[in-house]
Amino acid sequence: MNDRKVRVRFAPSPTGPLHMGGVRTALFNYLFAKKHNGDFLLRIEDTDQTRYVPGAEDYIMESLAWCGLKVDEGIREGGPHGPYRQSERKEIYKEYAEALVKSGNAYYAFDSAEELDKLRHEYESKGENFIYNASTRSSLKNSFTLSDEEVQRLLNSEESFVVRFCMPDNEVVTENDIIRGEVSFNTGLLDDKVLYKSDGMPTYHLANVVDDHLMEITHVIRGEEWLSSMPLHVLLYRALGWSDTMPRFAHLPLILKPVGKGKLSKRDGDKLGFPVFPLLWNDPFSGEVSRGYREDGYFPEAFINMLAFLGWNPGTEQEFFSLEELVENFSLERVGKSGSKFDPEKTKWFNHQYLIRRSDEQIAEQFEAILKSKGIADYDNAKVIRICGLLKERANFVSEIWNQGYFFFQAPTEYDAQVVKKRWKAETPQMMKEIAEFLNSVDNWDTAPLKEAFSAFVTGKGWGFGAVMNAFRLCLVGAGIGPDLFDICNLIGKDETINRINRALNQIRL
RNA sequence: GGCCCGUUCGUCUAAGGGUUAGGACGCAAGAUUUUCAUUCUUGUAAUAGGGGUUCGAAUCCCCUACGGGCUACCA
Repeated sequence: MNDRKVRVRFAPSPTGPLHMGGVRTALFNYLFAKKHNGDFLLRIEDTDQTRYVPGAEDYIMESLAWCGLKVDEGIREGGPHGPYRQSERKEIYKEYAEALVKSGNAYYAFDSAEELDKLRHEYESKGENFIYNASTRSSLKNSFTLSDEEVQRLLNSEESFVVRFCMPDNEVVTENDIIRGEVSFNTGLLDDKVLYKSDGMPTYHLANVVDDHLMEITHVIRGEEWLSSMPLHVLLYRALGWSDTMPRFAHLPLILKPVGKGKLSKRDGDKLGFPVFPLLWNDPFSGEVSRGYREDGYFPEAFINMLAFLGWNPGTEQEFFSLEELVENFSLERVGKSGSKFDPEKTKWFNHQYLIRRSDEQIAEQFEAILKSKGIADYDNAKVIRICGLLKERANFVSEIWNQGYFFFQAPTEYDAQVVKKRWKAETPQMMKEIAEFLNSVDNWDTAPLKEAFSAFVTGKGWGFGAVMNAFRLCLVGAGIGPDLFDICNLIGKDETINRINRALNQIRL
């Protein structure tokens, strides 16, 4: 059993865009698989026809691809254990549902949803819990209480039925979760879960166990919301005679809201202004658009790095990990037990760190698309690369480089009123005029010599540097921001520098 | 309500019986930058509460509180 090849699966249901919590589950599955030279499968759990959302399946696959999580077996990749879409495996589940009935581990039930609902309310009003299990099943409509003939008649009729698991009474099921250790449940408190629905589809529980077995899954790594289903699943493996090859379980802690209580939801993103989905999502029903990390300008590497640290840590002080390094260092033992609040600020910081580590050329490539969107087509590629190098320290995203350096590409059209008030004095226009004349006489426009000549000129005039430089910057930039002024002069060129001074002289009024 | 899981700075976390409880984000201050940002330095701030066990407990046990998940013919 220990020599089995590690095989894990990520098994989302296509009910909408993949939440970042889902991406993290996929990530941990992927990391665990690759760490152990195993396989990472993608299985689509679309057994609930009513919740199917067109496009969600492609969205899931595109998200994993963007994150660099390569799927070994799945609906696109194929593989020896297909199909990998549960709706295409209906016949398989039916077979196992029947086998469970035959072996006495499951039974047919004919109670309608309305009848059950009514019962639940009755119990509730008495302050009690209704549980469909050993305590109640003998008084309900099922193959325990009905005669064989009646059951056969109902099964052959139009009457709908479900298959329920026969939960043993008062037995303690203990299972060793890799993250949580031993967890015990008393089956007397559990209910006879529906395994097979009246629409001919299995429920999650049956489909999941059957597929994990058939696909030779060795480790089930999933969210904590499944922890309470663990005893049912353990019992199903037993009932099906698969205990020997039952996978190990690892239940991941949840990702919580940045502020307030509860798990992270789409609402939080809207409210606090950050994406909760990896990719932009266009809801086919409501037309509503949800932001995505990709479209917001995050690097997948930064997104993944941040996600990995939500619940996992390497135990060292290293905080930047490539996907390969994560694979190398990952272990489920170092995954925490408690939920983690998501921190959008730290996510930005991660992106900043990845941005400054990128080469200027790579950044320039992305930035050029932004330039085009701003209507700037005529630019010198080498200069753009230099500009990106100058500005990347100041930005969290490539897109912010524009706000940090628009003035490299277009002259300011307005002048920051606050800066004007503070830096543009009565004597300033005269100084600027003289500076323009001086600059016109400068031949060597390289940054360093220009700076040197300029300093000599200002010193010779006996002017204060603070007054000159800030006013000069206002002329060139229109505000009190930006990198070294002589870098700006050099990059925009001599003529443009002088033009901008003249322009400011015309436009700035006290 | 019932069952299960959890609880270290505001946040992510380290420390798995003996540390001045460490790091990171954030925030604050100082330095550098004649701008702004960056960068650097420093500071800020935590073992939920109460009982045990022990020479010694953030670490082990119990209780309480709080948080979370599940409690569907949803996953």
